[in-house]
Amino acid sequence: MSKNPDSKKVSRNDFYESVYEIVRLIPRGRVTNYGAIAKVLGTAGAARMVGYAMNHCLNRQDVPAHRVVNRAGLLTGRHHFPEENSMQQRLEAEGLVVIDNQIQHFDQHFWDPMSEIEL
DNA sequence: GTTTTGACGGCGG
DNA sequence: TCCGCCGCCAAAA
Repeated sequence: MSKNPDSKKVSRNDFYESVYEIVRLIPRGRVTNYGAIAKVLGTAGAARMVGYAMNHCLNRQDVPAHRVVNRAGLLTGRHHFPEENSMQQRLEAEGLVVIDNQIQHFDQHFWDPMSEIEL
């Protein structure tokens, strides 16, 4: 055990990849929040960081960022999409109901990454 | 190397 | 019950 900087915490480089991977695992018609992802990564409380990583993943179509919202089910990140309505439209296209940037029955469509992270 | 921001979350008044 | 403040972690300026 010379260094062993952080076995529990994910490396900064893996942090982004982990976020992308988790978001990528989100099934169609499901949504999750930042806190849940951050918690799975081992950095609970770094929910802001998750959103930060997402901002870089907008270029990646492999990462359905539109399925990630805040814990209130509000499309907080819609303003960062190419089209402000694109996020809501995509969610609706997946069978979700979004009214006024608010996902209806959010808890019902909520998807817990922790259920798929370890496998 | 230090400071500020940032797609949030939880707790207090 | 509703509104507001502080805290956490990392990256960019």
